Amino acid sequence: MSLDQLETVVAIAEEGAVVRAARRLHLTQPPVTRRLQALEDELGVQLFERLPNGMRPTDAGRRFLSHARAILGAVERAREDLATES
Amino acid sequence: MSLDQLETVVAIAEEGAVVRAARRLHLTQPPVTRRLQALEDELGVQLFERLPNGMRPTDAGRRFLSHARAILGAVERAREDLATES
DNA sequence: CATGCTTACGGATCACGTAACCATG
DNA sequence: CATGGTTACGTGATCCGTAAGCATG
Repeated sequence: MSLDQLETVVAIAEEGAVVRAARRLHLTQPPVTRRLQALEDELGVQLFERLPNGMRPTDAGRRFLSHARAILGAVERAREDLATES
Repeated sequence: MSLDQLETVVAIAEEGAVVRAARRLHLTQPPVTRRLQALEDELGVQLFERLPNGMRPTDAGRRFLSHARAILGAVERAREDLATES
């Protein structure tokens, strides 16, 4: 698991599609697809349903998204903490 | 910032030295030194004092360690959540 | 045939380990 | 000279983008 993968699943969820997540992340589609695949492989769980028009989180996906957002928020707080009181 | 870097600083803090952190992480010393350097560079903050006999967290380092442990704990919970109720 | 996800592949970057170097007690 | 951190350097792994493939409306 990597922080990039977490940002990726959050972007896919919020944009509803890999193409648009890719734009947000300043990437092309393939790396976005691959980041998601690698994460799903590692966790052994499918996080998104592949629909004809985009991506929809599974139940496990929704649970994981909540964790992902918490982790990314904690990372942001860590950065701000050090930036502030240096 | 990467999760590997966070595990690295926690290991250095708990072991008190890069050599022993390396053993815990199943690495040699140089990558451990480099992970720490890269993180300190990115954050623009020194996290450890280099003592003759090992490493000692700075004030910023101690603050950061608390964040690092929180993040790694959240990662662990995310994993367990998906592993449990699959 | 337009949209969107995925696979193949080549090339650049990253990150490791070995080896050598430096500092301190 | 033993212990511990760092730097140099070569190599294997990782990760991107381009291109091509595949499925659905």
